Amino acid sequence: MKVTALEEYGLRCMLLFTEKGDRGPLTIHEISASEKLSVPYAGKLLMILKQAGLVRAVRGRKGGYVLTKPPEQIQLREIFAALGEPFFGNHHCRRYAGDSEICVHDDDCKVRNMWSTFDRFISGILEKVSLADLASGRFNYLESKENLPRQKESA
Amino acid sequence: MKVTALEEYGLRCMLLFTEKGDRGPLTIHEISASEKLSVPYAGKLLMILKQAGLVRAVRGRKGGYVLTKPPEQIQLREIFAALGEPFFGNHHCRRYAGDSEICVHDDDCKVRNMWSTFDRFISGILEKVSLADLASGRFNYLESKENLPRQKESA
DNA sequence: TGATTACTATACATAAAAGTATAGCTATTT
DNA sequence: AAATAGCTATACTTTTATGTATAGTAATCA
Repeated sequence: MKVTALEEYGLRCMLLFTEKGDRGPLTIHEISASEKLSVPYAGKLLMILKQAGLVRAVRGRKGGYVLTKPPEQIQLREIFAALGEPFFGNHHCRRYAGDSEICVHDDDCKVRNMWSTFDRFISGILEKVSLADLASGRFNYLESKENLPRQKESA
Repeated sequence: MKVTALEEYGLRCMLLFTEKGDRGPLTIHEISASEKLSVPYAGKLLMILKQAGLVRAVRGRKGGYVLTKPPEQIQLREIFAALGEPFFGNHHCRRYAGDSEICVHDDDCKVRNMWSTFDRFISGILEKVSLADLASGRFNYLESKENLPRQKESA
């Protein structure tokens, strides 16, 4: 299980906009400096976010990037969708089918059940949390002990 | 967020042993055929599992691989540890520090809080579920609706 | 004791992700 | 209208993950 670089850095860039407030567009140079990313790489990230419709580019001398909607209306889900495949996507079983076309576990896959459980948990959160929530530290789900997973003990 | 091939196929190989029962060791050829993996690749996977102490190799004509302990005593956690880095490991913040040595968000990172939440959920399950549990389909956590994430609605 | 079956170890090849480079386009400002 | 600041698009390089190849070692069995 791995977090991709696009997800990590892309999400951070989105968070930058919430800190900026309404003081005009953020330039790639500012983003690059704030996040300690190279200028070309920051450019690549913003390009991806732009193509997903999450940010809008303002060209010309006073240009930069701005969010296309207020952070309260941007779900983390949208951001992750722009930045890569979901944890347990539709193509999972085809991708990990080994040398055959159809995975041998197609009918009853124990492993798939597990991934699916993880994915439901994560997707459930990503759908309910907005960029504004994340920025303001309101992401406190599971901090309290009673929300930790309750699994039947193994025999 | 991605599942690695090692994790996916390695876990499946481990599951094979629970189906086999006590009918002697599983050969690489059998594993390769069952999982539709190439023989060399199955060999590589079993080598990794062996070096982690999860399986033992029996050489010679009636050889193959066997589990080193009964599936009830093998936590999924151990298997994943053998197969790769955890979702949100100790090196996360150093790896995604961009061009600087220490991540600029070192003191207060909203994104880290999120990964950490996901990781606690997943780790919590992997620690409590055994290979036998997974094999027998007892992995039913979160199937019922009341266990789905309850996140405060965003303002 | 030699043939066979199976694991072992290392090196190699391929594919995908990550990150860089650069030549070009657009709007503002003077 | 020229200069400047900034975005755009594509191609390239590097690194990491994935998967393959092969020459060898060990144990069984006739």
